[in-house]
Amino acid sequence: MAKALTRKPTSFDVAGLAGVSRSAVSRAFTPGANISPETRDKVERAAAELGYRVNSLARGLQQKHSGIVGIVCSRLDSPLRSRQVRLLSEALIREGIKPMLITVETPGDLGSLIESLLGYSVAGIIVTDGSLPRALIEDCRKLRLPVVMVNREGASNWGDRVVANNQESGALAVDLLVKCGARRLGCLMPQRRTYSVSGRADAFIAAASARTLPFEQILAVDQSYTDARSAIAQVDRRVLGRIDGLFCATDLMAIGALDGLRTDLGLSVPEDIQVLGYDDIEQASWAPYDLSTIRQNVEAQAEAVIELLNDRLSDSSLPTRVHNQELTPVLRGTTRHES
Amino acid sequence: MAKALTRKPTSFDVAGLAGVSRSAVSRAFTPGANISPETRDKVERAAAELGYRVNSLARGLQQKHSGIVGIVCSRLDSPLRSRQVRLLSEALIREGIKPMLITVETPGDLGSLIESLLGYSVAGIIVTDGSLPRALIEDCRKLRLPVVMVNREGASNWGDRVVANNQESGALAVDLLVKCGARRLGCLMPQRRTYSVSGRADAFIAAASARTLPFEQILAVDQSYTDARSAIAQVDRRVLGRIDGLFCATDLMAIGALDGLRTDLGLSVPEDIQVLGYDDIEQASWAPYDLSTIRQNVEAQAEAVIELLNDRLSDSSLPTRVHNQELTPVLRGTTRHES
DNA sequence: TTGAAAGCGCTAACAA
DNA sequence: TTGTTAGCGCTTTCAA
Repeated sequence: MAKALTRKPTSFDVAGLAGVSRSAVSRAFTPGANISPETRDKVERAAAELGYRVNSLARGLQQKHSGIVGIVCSRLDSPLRSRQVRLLSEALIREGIKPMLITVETPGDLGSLIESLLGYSVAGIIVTDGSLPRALIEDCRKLRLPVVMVNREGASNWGDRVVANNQESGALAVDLLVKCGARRLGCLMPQRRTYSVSGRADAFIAAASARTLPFEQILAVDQSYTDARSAIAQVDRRVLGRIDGLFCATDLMAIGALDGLRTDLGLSVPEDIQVLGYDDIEQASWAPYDLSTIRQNVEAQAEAVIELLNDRLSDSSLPTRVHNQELTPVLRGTTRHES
Repeated sequence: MAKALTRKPTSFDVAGLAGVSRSAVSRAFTPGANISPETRDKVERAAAELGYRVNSLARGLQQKHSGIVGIVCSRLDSPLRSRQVRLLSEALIREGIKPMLITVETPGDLGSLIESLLGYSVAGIIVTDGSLPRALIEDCRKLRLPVVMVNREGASNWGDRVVANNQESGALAVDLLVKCGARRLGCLMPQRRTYSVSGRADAFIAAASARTLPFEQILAVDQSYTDARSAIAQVDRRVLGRIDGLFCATDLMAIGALDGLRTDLGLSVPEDIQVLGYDDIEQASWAPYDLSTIRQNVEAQAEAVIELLNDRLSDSSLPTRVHNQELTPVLRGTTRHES
């Protein structure tokens, strides 16, 4: 039967009811602490009766960190990012860590946000976005705060990272398109640069040049569906005519491009032009798109992030580590692969 | 020039450097506190020099709450939900509140997750999902913890809510389809029930019955694209033949249904059958879909949530309030509206 | 407006 | 294995 208590029960109350010290209560709620089964049992019974739960704020005040990890991201409503954050969040929660979500669109106010994260003694920060200013990352370094970055470069090469190799990605895209018979390549990429998205697009162009294949670059304002679609709709038809294989820096852009090509320009894919995306978001497999793409394994990515984070949490002196993601081609209907 | 300090600076350090008491430091960082501009200035200078920032854990230990609000949600990677969470998160951050993200798929472990939220003395909880067990909500009530629910019912009618009226939604859907010339209605809905999604589908059926219009119900396993698409692909053709206006309980399902109808069954929309969705997610306006739908204004929704939360934070004795969202029909190409 | 002093609820080092 | 003691960093009466 629950005791009627006005205020929230504390370890003191539990200790009293269980007839032990507050330390005993603390130990009962600390995994792997030195405590006898009997004592733990008494404490647990008393705690249950009072409806006691450890105050994480007070606990965090005592320990290295509060058990909170910050997730910094932008464009949470995009298919890829929302999936990444979902998986990261679930993985963290499974580890007993609570994710604090920091969504930012303009890097401007990011500084104060990171600051406030630090005020909560976060155990670390996960950055799933290319746009966190390097200076801030440098700050985290000074504070010895674990940072794991997804698909971005580190500041001064510091910071654990999970990345897809941009060079490889770009080269693979060229390979695939060429294998499917494309000879005159094009690359649709956002004007606003981002480590991974711009990086693989650049690498694509470099790889095309290296093979002395002709290529065209098409710039969209940014990486939304609309940005991509209108970039394609507005591009000079002669430029487009010179392309028979278009690599789009993200699936979302590829989907926008497909709608631009087919609906706005009346072209046929893959007959007139082949299209290759990157990421393999859910929408890539929707019937009207059936998009050929290069898969980014988001599940494995989340696992890798957690592993890097955990390792660093238990040994902060570890050297910086970089986990390379594997790339998987997924050829569907927007390319002409031999079947 | 920053002092070299091994440990993180505390209010004590700042007080020392500024030549004031720790209380003064505290006041300098408390909006609206009684402190002279000169003192505040001294403190701020000293704080800046030391790189001091308030420890939110210690502060939260003292005050009513920690400035954290929990966001409980499932299916974060779905278009609607990710947009909702993005807007909520941004709005909270703007208010100086930090969102703690709790993603759950199975209600099972939700209990302990809410528990752990409480351990952080959260200021409140925002629930954007129908599946939080009522019992847990009831717990929050006992703890006098502010809860704002989005599109779900309260436990024992308690708890602030932002909802779209299900009856209205269902009736509006019938109205729209009928106005567009449909006479034999169908409703695609998930088997797994959810307050808002099942609610408006039920209301649709009720409204159709009330008008003595013939209707068919098509059940999908759940509310994903794939669930919807395969439900449509597998439905008895005679059943489908009896439908000329199909209401899908969410846009995502409508999109799955469209792909099922067109690609898998070879039917024409809107010629053979008209389709109406609900939510107006971004994908609804993508070229191949051009989906007619009923818009849920997610921006307004987020604002309403924040307002309810803020109000309750400043006056916990407020009676339960329910904010009704407005519904906006968005007729596009999957219905035959007179133009 | 300011400072002194008393906690907030917990864990960790130590001694028993 | 257990209890005692001393903080963690802050806010908040209270008195000046």
